[in-house]
Amino acid sequence: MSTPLRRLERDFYRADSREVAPRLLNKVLVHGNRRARIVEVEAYAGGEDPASHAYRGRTARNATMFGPPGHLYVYFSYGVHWCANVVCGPEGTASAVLLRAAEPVAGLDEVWAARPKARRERDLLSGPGRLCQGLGIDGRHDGADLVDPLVGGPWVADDGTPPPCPPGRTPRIGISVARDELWRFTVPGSPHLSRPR
DNA sequence: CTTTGGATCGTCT
DNA sequence: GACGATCCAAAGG
Repeated sequence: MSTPLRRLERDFYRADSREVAPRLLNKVLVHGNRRARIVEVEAYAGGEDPASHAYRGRTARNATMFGPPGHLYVYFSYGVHWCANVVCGPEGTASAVLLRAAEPVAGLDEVWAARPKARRERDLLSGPGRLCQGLGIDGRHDGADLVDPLVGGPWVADDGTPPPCPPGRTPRIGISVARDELWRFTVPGSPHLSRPR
């Protein structure tokens, strides 16, 4: 018998992104039949964070981050991939948590079909672009409300698995500034991380 | 196993 | 016109 999935409420997301990020570890991202346990995230701290898309103010692309917490900010990266963030903090702070890697736990057939280049299970969702591709998340989902989702739309659940204590902490990946901040959080030892350690 | 370079295009300078 | 919050294939140890 498994604990029923309980949808995260608005207040969960209203805190600082650096607090929300580790709490999202081991939560379950649901999209249709596909479910995946979040094992790696990064916090972005809005206007105070030079690595954040929101650092230079609001634009058409990052508008979702400036809205209320609990929505999904999805952007197109390197002309190739989609990446998904959860908007955090009080409305207007433009802070967010990037979803970087997850362990697929349901709907595996669909995930494999969406990730034809993956060879092993641990390659399915181990990276922000891979995660979106494998779960079928793209630009159509920018602005989606995770707290009051559309039927078949993405949302986040607690299945009773607590976050790791303590979580792994490292610098964020792929950025050229603020490299000294330890704002990447991981489930230590998970084989589904985008990178070990 | 690690390293390297190409792909590809929306966004902002 | 330059540059990414990346991924992947190819080549080398």
